[in-house]
Parts: sequence; C-alpha cells; structure tokens
Amino acid sequence: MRLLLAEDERYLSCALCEILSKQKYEVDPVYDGQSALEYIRSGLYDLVILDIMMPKMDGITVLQKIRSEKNPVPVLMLTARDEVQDKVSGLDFGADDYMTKPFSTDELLARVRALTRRRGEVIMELMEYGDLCLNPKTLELSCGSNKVVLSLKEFHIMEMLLQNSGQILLKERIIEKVWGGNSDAEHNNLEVFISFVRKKMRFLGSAVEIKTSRGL
Amino acid sequence: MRLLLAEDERYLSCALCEILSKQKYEVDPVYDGQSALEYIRSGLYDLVILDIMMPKMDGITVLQKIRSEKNPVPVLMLTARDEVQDKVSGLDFGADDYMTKPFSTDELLARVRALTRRRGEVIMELMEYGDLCLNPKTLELSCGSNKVVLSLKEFHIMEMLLQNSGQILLKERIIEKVWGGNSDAEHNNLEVFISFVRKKMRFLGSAVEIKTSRGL
DNA sequence: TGGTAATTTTAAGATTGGTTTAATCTTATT
DNA sequence: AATAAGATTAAACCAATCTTAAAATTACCA
Repeated sequence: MRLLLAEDERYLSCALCEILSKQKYEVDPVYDGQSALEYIRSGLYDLVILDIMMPKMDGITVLQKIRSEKNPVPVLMLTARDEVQDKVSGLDFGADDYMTKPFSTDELLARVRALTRRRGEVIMELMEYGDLCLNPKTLELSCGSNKVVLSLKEFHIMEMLLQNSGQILLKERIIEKVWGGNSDAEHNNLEVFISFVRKKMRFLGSAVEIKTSRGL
Repeated sequence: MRLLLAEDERYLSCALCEILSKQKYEVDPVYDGQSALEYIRSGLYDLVILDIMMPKMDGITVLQKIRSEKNPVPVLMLTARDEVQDKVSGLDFGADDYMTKPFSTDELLARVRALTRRRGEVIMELMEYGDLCLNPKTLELSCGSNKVVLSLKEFHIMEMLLQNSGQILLKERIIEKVWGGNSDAEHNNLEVFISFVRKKMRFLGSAVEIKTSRGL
C-alpha cells in the first residue's frame, strides 16, 4: 500500500511517516499543495492524506482539481480543529473522510485502514486468466488442482500481469510498482523474477505464457 | 474492550465517549454511516453503538449490510423517542438491543455491559482446526487425548490464528489485537510467542502447522 | 508480606529463504 | 555474422524470522 502524505508541518509529517511506515505502508511526504497535485497525478497512490492549510495551493483546491480530472483515489482530509466550514467543503468536493487535528494514532490508523480496505477488498478477490488462478489471501497460484505459493515479489508481479493481461507492460512500470520508485540495476532483476514465475507456471502445467516484446 | 460509537450529533458523541472511556472502554467515534460500516468491517470491535439517523448511510442499512456479511459483532441501536418503527426494523435486521434517546448513563452502561458479556459467552465455544481443539473456558489446547494449557497471550494468538485459518495474517494485525494498538519493540515479541505455541503444538503431536509468509 | 512460580519482555545468536548480483547462454534484429 | 536484449542459473548476500536463555514483571499462596 502506498500513501501520499501532504502536510506542511514538518514535525507532524515526520511523525505520521514513522507511524505509517511501521504499519507497512509506503509513505511519500510532500510539503505543499502544488507538489501534492503532481504526485497524485502519477496515479501511484492507494490513499492520499491531505492537509487543508498548505503553501502554494490549499488542500481543497487540490481535491477539487483531482476530482474534476475524474481521479478516484481515496482522500483523507486533515483539518485544524474548528474549521468546520472546511469539513463541509471537503466532503462536498469528494473527500472520503476527514479528521480534525489533533487526533490519536489509533484513529488515524483505523481511518487509513478503512479507506484502503475498500480498494484492498477488490484486490482480495481471486484473479483468473486462462487456466491460472491467483489467490491474494494466500499468495497461491494454481492451475487445476496444482498449486504453488509465490514469494511476495513474485506475487506482485503476477498480480500486475494478470490485471493487465493481453497488454504490453513496460518494465519500468512493473519495477516502479513492485520495487518502489527508486534504486537501480533492476532491469535484469525483473527478468530474473519473470524467469522464476515462468518456471512455476511451467511446473503447474499451465497453458498461459508470459510473452515479452523486445524493447518494450 | 473496544467500542465503535457511530453517532453524528457531536455533543452526544463526545459525552458518550467520555462516559465510556471512564469505564475503561476504548471508544472510537465516527460520525456517519459510511465510516461506521468501514470501521466495523475492520473486525476490531467488541460492540458497536449505532445511531439510526446518520448522514451518508442510516444505521439500519449499516446493520443490514454487516449482517449480510455474516459479521456477528453485537450492535446496540440508538433511536430517537417515538421512532418505534425503527426499533422493530432494527431488531429485525439483527440488532442485539436498542435504546431510545434520551437515556440515562446507568442504563447505557448496563446495556453495554450486558452486550459485551454475551460476546464472551459466544466465544466460549470450542474452536477447532485440523486435529487441534482450543477451549476458551480453560485455555486448553488439545490434540486427541493430549492437552496443554496456554498462557493468556498464547491463547489470544492461537484464537486469532484459528479464526483466520488458511489466511495470511499480518503481524501488525495480531499485535494490534493481542497487545493493543500502541507500544513498540513487539515484532520479535510476537515471534517469541509463535515459537512458544509451535513448541506446544509439537509437544501435542499435532499435524497442524503455523506457516509464515516472509514480508507479510 | 515475602517468597515462589508463571508469564512476559528483552536481548543475542543462529537460521532460513527471498532477493540481488553476476556470469553465461539464448534469441531477435540488423 | 554481429550485436544487443532478454533468459537462465548458480552463488552470494542480507534481512526477516526463529530460537533460546536470561531478566523483569506479575500472579499466587502460605
């Protein structure tokens, strides 16, 4: 799960990052509305935590813009106490939830879970293609009565391939999603994992195959 | 004991929070039906106090949905005086109790106690998986004629594993439930207890095993 | 109240298995 | 055939996890 945290108060931002990271969320912090907007547009995030008072562009404007672009990413708004007007505006413009500062860690985590779950649940269904079936609850890949369990990376890759079956997927896109935006030396890396997955598919006796288009 | 309080009237909500907190319940407030639903689905709560009139989704709909999902969490409905029709509907759809506003603090606490107690009894049934059987009344774990008694923490962990058998359970989720939302240095902690439990299962000669998926 | 046993926490070291690296082999494209 | 992209493999690496033991805490009972 990848979260974007748009909060200009450095101290709070750091604290939230730590709390969320501890719960296995990947968190990218930004410190103004302008950046928030650009990051959101990347489409990488499962949830955006958006403060209202921010430099360059306030949270409500950001929200308004992304919603007008039909971006459905869940948004959790942060508002200072008493800014009741903000809440109303926030929800009107398509925020999914809001929280008034100060808030407890537990409350934050509960809300984050609630908002990411919705999407999570969709993913939690079985994914099928051809004779293959991937179970996200158990990380099992099966074909008929045969099954193998995948490692986390293998699973993420397989998941991504299944969600885009029939289409060409750029290596960069997969790496970005599976390994996370940074780091290098990873082209061959992905190839290694594709090789692992192919081997397991062969083992299962599946008729599905992962094809590559040279250069893409 | 963890309660979810779904009540949109801020003043009442605050008051209830305070009263309940004073009685050592952990209370999370939400202010609309949509959030209530999402929070309930987290499975974290021992009791839900659910107002009927709420924004986004009314309490009855929420109740209807969670019951259709086989969620057995006890629900105490709040209804405004005279809305007799509501009471009927509420109980029809699986509420465990209802209370008409306004109500006294004592009445509230009595009902909450009653409902959280019953939960205890429900749990009192034997839990089984494979050749294992866990008795919540005695904290005994048995396999065939062999048995050992578990410590409280061991029991909670085992209970949680049994309730989610076959699925992957995040360490964070277990820690949250068994130790309670806060504190740190607890990853290894859980591992130690898993180790204890495994040893006891080995001792019992059970064929069941606790598997771990690295990274999850 | 103090002492003992049970439980839980902390800490350290060993182990495992997923991931990375790197070298080699294969295939497509010119 | 030459070149570069991709595939495969094996070995090395490293962090997550397991295990153990000792310290700290709590529960229990005379």
